[in-house]
Amino acid sequence: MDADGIHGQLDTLILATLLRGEAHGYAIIGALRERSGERLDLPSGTVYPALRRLERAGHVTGKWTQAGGRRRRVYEITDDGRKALEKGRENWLALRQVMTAVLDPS
Amino acid sequence: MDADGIHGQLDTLILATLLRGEAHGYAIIGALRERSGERLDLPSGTVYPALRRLERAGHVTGKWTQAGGRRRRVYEITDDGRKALEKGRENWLALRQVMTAVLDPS
DNA sequence: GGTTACATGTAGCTCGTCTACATATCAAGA
DNA sequence: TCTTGATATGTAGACGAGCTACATGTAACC
Repeated sequence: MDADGIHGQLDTLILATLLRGEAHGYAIIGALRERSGERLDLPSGTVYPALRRLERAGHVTGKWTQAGGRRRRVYEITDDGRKALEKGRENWLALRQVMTAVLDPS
Repeated sequence: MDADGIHGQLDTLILATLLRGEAHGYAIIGALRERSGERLDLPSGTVYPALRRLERAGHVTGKWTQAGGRRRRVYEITDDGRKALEKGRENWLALRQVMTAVLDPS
């Protein structure tokens, strides 16, 4: 699965990833690829702007670090981010119920 | 649930509704509200443009009818629409797998 | 006569996501 | 040594879905 089709769930996916510990953008992409069983491979042009959006919104905080000459921006989820994730999870469950009800013949 | 949160699934929801028989826009809104257990209440400004998009794309065909002085545009799913629905269903299942894998701790 | 349900639609906007590009470091292999 | 690929971050420009608010008109009901 490429990046289309995750409409509206990107923030939730990123926040859920950060719940396991801080990470930089490239690592997040890799973590999502791995956890999804190689199904999800997000382009950088999708993830990095999303991280900046999340930072602007106060859902994550970012700080620059250095790892062997490579600069990394490591992000950490905030309390607001946890709340947003919880809301995102609820929205997801609601969507899931609706989709199941409509798609599955009863 | 209001209309946000159905991101990218609107076409699939509409096509799935039309699979049970032709319907006009207002009836589709009602059918989705009913089948979702009152959870989903889509505004007309979302559904009608979507139906026109689907018609332009060849996924549905529309024809004007008259019902007691009220004009209705009744839509029917096409073969292309059935294929699109099948694809939409597959995309949904893929998204569902990814979301489950990421959200649920294993 | 007024309100609610039925019924369709447009205008203008926001924002998420895409594609394509730009940049730089480091490790491995030819 | 040179080149390629993985690591790492980001911008520019564009598209399109869905939103809100508005506009219009008929039918049924009290």
